[in-house]
Amino acid sequence: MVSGRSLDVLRVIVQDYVASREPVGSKSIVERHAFGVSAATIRNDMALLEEEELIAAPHTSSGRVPTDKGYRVFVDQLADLRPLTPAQRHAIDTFLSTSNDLDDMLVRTVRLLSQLTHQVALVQYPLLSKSRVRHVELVPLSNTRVMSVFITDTGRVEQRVLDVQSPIDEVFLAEVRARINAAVGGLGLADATATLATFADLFPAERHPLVKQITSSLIEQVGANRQDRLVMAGTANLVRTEEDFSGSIFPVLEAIEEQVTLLKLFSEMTADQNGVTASIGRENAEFGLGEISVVSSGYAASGSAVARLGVLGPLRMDYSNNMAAVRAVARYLTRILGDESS
Amino acid sequence: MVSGRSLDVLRVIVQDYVASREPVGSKSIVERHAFGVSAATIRNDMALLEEEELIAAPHTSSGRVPTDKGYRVFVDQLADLRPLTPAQRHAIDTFLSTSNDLDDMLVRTVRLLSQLTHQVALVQYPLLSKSRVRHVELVPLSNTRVMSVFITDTGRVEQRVLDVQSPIDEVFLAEVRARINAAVGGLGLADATATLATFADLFPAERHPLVKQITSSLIEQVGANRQDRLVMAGTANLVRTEEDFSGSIFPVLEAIEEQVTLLKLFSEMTADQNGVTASIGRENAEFGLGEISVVSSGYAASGSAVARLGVLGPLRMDYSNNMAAVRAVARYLTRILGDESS
DNA sequence: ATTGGCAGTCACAACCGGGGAGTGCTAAGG
DNA sequence: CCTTAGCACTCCCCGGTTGTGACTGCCAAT
Repeated sequence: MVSGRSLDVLRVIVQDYVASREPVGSKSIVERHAFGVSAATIRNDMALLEEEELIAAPHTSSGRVPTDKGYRVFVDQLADLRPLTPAQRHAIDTFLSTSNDLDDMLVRTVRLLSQLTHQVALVQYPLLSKSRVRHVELVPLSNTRVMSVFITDTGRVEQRVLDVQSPIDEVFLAEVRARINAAVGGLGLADATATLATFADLFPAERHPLVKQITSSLIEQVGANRQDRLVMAGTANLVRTEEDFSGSIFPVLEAIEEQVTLLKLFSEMTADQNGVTASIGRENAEFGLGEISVVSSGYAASGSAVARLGVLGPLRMDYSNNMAAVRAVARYLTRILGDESS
Repeated sequence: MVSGRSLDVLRVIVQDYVASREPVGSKSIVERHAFGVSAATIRNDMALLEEEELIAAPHTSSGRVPTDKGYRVFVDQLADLRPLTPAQRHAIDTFLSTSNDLDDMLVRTVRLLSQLTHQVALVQYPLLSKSRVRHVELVPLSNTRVMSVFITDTGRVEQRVLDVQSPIDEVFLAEVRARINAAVGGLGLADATATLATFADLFPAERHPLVKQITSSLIEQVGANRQDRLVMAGTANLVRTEEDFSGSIFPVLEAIEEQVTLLKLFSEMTADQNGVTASIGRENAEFGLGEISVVSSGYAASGSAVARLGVLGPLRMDYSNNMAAVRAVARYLTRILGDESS
C-alpha cells in the first residue's frame, strides 16, 4: 500500500496537472510545494505510485499524469470539498430566486451550474415514477377535442390533446374530472395507473366508451413520459476543453443530445455520504463514454429524492470545485422545491 | 459582367469545393467536368471571377475558393433545388406522423431536419404574438394556489402557478374562468392583454383584488413568453465540420445556447419566392456570426405564418440539398399543423 | 477566343540536429 | 532503512533547411 507522503505526492500531481495541463515532474513538485525532501525522494514515491498504476508517464522521459485509478483515489481520499467562494454563493442567490414555473427553475439551475463549473451541466426532470398525482384537469377545446393536463406534486405538468369520437357533454366531462381526481388524487403513479385501468367500468354502458378513451389516454400520457428528460447547458464548454479528449468529442456530443445514455448513467450512480458522487473515465466505458467524468448528486422535492443533477467534462477536471458546486446547487434546489410545495 | 461559361465555372467551383474541402484548380475542373475547353481557358474565366470577387485564392499559387459573394451568386442564380431522394421522402413520412403534442412534434421535426442536412437544425416555437387565445383554464391546486393554463390556437400551452392571498372559492373561480373565456376567447394576444387589463373592474369591490391578481398574472404570463423559444438538434454536427471554421466554434455554440441572437437573426430573414432564404457569412456579421450560413423558411399553422425553421452550418455547406430539405420539412410541418387545427 | 508551353511562387512534408526536461540508477550519508 | 547528490541516458520538441508538387499568370501561336 502507498504511504502517507506518496498520497500527498499524488494529490499535488493531480492538482498541478489539472491546473497546468502538462505532465508534472519531480523537480517542479519540490519547487512549487513545501515538501521537506529532495527531488530524488519524490522520484522514489512516484515510482511507487506508478507501480500501483495511479500515475503513468506518457513517454519514457517526461513527467507523470494521473490514471483513471489515480483520479478515483484522489476523489475518494484526497479531495477536500472546499466551500464555495463568496462570489459563487452570491451567484447562486441571484440566479435561483424562487420561481413559479418548474421549467424555468430547472433552466436557471442548469445554467448556473454550468457557469460555476465551466463544464456541461445536466439537470434531470423530477421522475414521474416517484411523483404523486396532485390534479388531473380535463378542458374541452371544441366539441370533439379535449385537453388533458396532468399535474404532479413535484410541480411537473404534462398536457396532451385528445380527439374523442362522440361529441362532448361539458357537464358530464366535469363529473368525470371530479370523480377521476377523487379516485387518483395523492396516489403514486403506479397506483394511479392501476386505478385508471378499471375506472371506466364504474360508468353505465352508454358512457363507457368515452370514459375509457379518456382514461386510456391518461395512462398513455403517464407511460409515454416515464422516459424522463434532461435539461442541459454549457455544451460550448466541451469544445473549449477539446484538447483534453484524445479522440473526437463528436460521440460525446451525440450522447448528450441522445439523452437516453446519460439518463442510464445517472440511474446507475448512487450517492455516497456527501450526496455527491463521481464516475470517472473508464468507469463509463459501458456507455461509450470512457473519456469523460460525471459528477452528480440527487436532489429532492416534497421531502423525497426525485432526480439527479450534475456536470460532465473531461477526466482532467477540477473535482474539488465541481463536487462542491454540485452539492451546493443540489441543496439549494432541494430547499426551493421543498418550499414551493409546502 | 461575367459571361455564361464563367458562371458555369463558378458553379463547379462551389460544388467541388463543398464536396472535397480543398481549393479547386483549373486542371481538376477540366478533368472532372466536360467543358469543351482547355485548362488555360478555364484559368482566364477564373481570372474574371476573381476580379468580380466571386472567388479568391488562399495563397498566390493554389486553387480557388468561393467568397461570400460567390456563395451568394450561387444560391441566387445557380443552385437547383433538386427534389429530395426517395430515401429522404421516406424519412420525412416515417418521422413526422401526426402527434397530439406540439412539443413532441417540434422535437421530431428538428431531429429530422438535422438528419436530412447533417447540420444544426433549428425550429422556432409558434410565435405567441401571432396566436389567438383558444382557452384559459384556472385550476385550484390548494386553497391558496391556482394554476393558470393558457392555450393558443397554434397548440401552444403555457402554464404557471399562482399564490393568491385570500382563500379561494371554487365556485367563484369557475365563474371567473367562464367570464374570462367569454371575454378573450378568439382574440389576438395584444387585444386579450388589453381586455384583461380592465377585466377586474367588472367585479364588485370585495372581489376585485382576487380577480385583479389573476388577470395580472395572466398578462404577465403572456408577456414573459413573448420572448420566444427555439428547439434545436444536431449541435454535434458543428463539431464534425469544425475544420470549416477558421477560428473556434466556441462563440457559435454560445450563440446557439443563448437563443436570443438566433431569434433576432430569424426575425430579419424574409422569404424569397421559394419560401426558402439563406443568409451567408458576413451577412450575419452584425450577430457575431460572420462565419456561418443559415438557411431558413417560414412555416404556418392554422393558415397563417407563425414562425421559422432552418439549419445553421459552415459557409461551405451543400446549399442545394439543405434548401430543398428545409423547404420540404417546412411544407410538411405546415400541412400537419393545418390538419391538426382544422 | 482559345491553346500549349514555361517560368515563377508558395504551401507542405520530410529530414536533421541541438537543447532541455525528466528519469532511473548507483553510491554515499544520516 | 530512508534520503540525497550526481550522472548517464532517453526522447520530445523546436527551428531551420530542402525538395517536391500543384497551381498560376503570361505570352506567343493557332
